[in-house]
Amino acid sequence: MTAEGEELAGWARMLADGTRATVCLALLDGRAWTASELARLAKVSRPTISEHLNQLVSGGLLTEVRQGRHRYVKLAGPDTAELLEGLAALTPRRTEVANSLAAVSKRDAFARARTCYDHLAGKLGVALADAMTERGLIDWSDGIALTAEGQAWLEDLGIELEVRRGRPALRSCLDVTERRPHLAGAVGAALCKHALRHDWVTHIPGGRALKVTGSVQAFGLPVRVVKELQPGPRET
Amino acid sequence: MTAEGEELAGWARMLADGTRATVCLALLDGRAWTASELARLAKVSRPTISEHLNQLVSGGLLTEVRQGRHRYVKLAGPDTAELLEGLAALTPRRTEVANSLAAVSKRDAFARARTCYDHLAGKLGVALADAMTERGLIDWSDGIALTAEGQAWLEDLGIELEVRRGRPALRSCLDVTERRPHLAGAVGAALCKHALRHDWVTHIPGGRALKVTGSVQAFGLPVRVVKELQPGPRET
DNA sequence: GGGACCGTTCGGTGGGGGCCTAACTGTGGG
DNA sequence: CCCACAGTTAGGCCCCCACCGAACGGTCCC
Repeated sequence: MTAEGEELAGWARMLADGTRATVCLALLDGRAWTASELARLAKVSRPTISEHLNQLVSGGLLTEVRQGRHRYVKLAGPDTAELLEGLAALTPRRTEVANSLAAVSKRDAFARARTCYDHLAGKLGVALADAMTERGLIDWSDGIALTAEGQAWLEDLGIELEVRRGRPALRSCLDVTERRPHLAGAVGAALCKHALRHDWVTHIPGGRALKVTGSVQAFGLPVRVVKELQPGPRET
Repeated sequence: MTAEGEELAGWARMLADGTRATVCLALLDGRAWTASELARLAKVSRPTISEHLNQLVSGGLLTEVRQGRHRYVKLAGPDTAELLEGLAALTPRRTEVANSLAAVSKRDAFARARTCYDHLAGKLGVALADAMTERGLIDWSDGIALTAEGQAWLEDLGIELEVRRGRPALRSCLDVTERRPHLAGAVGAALCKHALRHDWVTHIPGGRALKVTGSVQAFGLPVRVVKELQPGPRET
């Protein structure tokens, strides 16, 4: 066999296992998944999925983000996703992959809004990051940073940053339920503290979940989003 | 693992072996290769390549044409070729695959023109099929057939078909050196007989190779092609 | 700090698959 | 008709690798 052949075979080998292929197809939704979720989906043990993820990551098909005790993996880039789509297109039927975790906790208060350490998470946290990005308060071009407008906006809200040694002012944090980044760091903490102090959000006893009031719109969120964040009349 | 994952893995598994990958890359040139050639290229035994080709053909990635004691395989279609290109593009360097057989016999009389059973083959045979196709004498839309113009052309040349029971009038035959179809069947045989009778081509003793004269242009071949078919002054 | 949970490492097991040699079938050329 | 050659079948070898259970760090929540 030739060297090129061996190289091509190396790529193919990553997808040549049913478990790894299942993982990649699940990741086609563009979100980041944890190792345990993938193990459950693929119906294998955690040690097994761990090895598979090692292969896929070191092979360059997947990238990972380690966060606390979690290991999030997602497709390395749009090109690999495209390639995967092309291969998947060869299979006749293609059913939508079941996103078990999201489906289960979708209407849960936990998924709507909660604290993540000292900052806001859930749909609320992600929506806040989105809104600030849209309004030019955050610059993602090189890592993540506040723009001059962003700093002015914080001052307008009366928010002061707690400067602590070694802690970055603004950090992005992958949201557990939304799988998209929300805001952490000193800014994230200050925003959360601010919202709690003014009762824009309140802790729901027995967990990290938050109850959201209409006042959070003061963060500049779209009206539609704020409505979705508030529980219906029957819910707590 | 899921059913879709298993399906995707099935496709990937075909390419997950260095030998099979090498075969597929070689076949990217669009030509048909024999099993032995591929075995030589991939540096494995003939039994081994036979099994690999079974897998690739039954998997739908390759199609085969059995012809006498030869087994020609080529990529199933342009879509699979495209997919393969996409995968191959992931590998950094891609060297041109060495087409050993063609390189060796390229300037050989055998490759230029010869008989194949009772019809013309080699560059001559393929060029003849091409020329007839270009002039609307052959219709490839459903199998292969002579058009009305084609039948008239044969009559003009003074060619009569030997009608034999069970033999199709016109058949395409995969050329050994060119890997593209030339003409067989009653028409192919008649054309060959005609060319030999009028000394447009003559047998080179000791083989099936033919010497080509300028008269073959009467078949309607392009001038450039006829020139290439004739050996240089030093050659036999 | 205690308990729960996520993930990893280690050792062992079983199955699958790629490869070969030897022997056989079938085709084609002279 | 006989030899040469393309390809296949059969049998066996061996390595790779997917998988699991058990045990072990790390992290987070209360």
